Amino acid sequence: MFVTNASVRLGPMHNRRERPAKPALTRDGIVGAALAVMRAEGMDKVTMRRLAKELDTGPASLYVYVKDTEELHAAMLDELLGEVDLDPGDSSDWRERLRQVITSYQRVLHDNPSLARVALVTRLSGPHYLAVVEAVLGQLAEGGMPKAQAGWAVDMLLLVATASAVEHGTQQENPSAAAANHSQLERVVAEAPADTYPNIAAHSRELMGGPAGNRARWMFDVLISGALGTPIP
Amino acid sequence: MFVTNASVRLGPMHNRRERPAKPALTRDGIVGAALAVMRAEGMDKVTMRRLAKELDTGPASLYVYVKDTEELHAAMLDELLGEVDLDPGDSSDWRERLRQVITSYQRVLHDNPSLARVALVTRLSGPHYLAVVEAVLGQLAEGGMPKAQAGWAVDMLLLVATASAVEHGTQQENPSAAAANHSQLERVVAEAPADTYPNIAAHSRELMGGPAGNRARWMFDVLISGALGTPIP
DNA sequence: ACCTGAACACCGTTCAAGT
DNA sequence: ACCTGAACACCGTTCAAGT
Repeated sequence: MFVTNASVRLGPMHNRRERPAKPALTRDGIVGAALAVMRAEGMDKVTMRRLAKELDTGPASLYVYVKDTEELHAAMLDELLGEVDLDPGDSSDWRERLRQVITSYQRVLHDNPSLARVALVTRLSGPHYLAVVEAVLGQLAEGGMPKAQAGWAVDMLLLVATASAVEHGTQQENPSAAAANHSQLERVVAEAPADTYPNIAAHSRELMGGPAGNRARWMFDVLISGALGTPIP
Repeated sequence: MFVTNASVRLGPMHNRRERPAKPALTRDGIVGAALAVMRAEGMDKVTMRRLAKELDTGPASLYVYVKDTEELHAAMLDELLGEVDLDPGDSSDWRERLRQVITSYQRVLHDNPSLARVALVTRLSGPHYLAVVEAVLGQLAEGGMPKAQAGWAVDMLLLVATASAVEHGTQQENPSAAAANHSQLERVVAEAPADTYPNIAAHSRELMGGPAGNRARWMFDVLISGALGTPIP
């Protein structure tokens, strides 16, 4: 009765003293751990089992907070999109302001190519993605693009930006394989037998990319001026 | 010495009589089996192990003919692209002829959405893909598009066509999940709090797609007229 | 109600050892 | 030289049983 019991004084935490406190499992905690693993070791190490180990639990527990792997990937991507700089800057040209936003979006994906692939394949609806859409629509509206065009143009703009990020990103992610792939395509295009593929042969120089900045700028301009100039059927 | 030996008369095939003859393993045979499994049971059953079983061998044997799973997927897709109708038809308008080709490309991918995803993520260089590029370049050249623009435009055209195929295809592939996804995005967009996402709220009707045909046509026109009107920097 | 151990049903890829 | 059995090192997801 008068026994001084350390564990009573310390309360329910007494047996957490030795091990680093195991943080309570939350959806955000899981997504955070997933991003950490991705940055440290690449997307292919981001698995339910590995994450469970990281969070000191069993894989089944994660399913209380995320529906499946696809949903986890989408959540990771949305989290990352929080880094996009949506401040359009103070250029007096709305195209320039819009380009600023798109470029920031592109940079974030470019630095995380394996997540960029998620954006290509999954339909997103997280708050940060919506914020990007909101910002793009805002600039299009300021530029006076009719709503019907703007609604479809935002899709194309983000699609093209995402695809370029994937394309370039994959290269730096796995430089040797990409180099091999690239020179393979390069070889194929360069050696395209002029009798089978005359047009490819005639365009071989133009097909091989050119400065990435120029190309991105050109694509952006194509979409904007095309969308402005093409009425809805 | 005078023994009549059936197996000698039948030659090396004598012991193949009972089981259906196991065809020699070839790259084409593997790709063909992969497409058959995909059509019958979906892309996620197309695995090295399953294919090996199908071909009556061990998984290791497949690696003699394909480098890895990604290469197999690319080979399947290229095979499929052989179905694209590259005959541009006889319209007097080159845009119409080009649209014909793009539409056929789109239809083939649309019917095979899980392979369409491959086109979005992998750099292709198979003969049938090159034939598509060749046909598109041919029409752009007939339309008088300068080579520099055409080289970049073909990328955008195929990218946008591929992405739409993925988007629509995924819906019909897994109708219930897609319906859930769709109404989720629909709900998010429709309920987008007008104070947080005023532009999304203002564009909600326009963002929700509209008739697929109209949209595809509009996107095509945007790209063509945008590319024609935007000189290379 | 919330959480999880253990199991189910698989994977891709490599390589030593066979023919 | 060509082929492959067997192993290595993993997966996602479910569900009965615990607390």
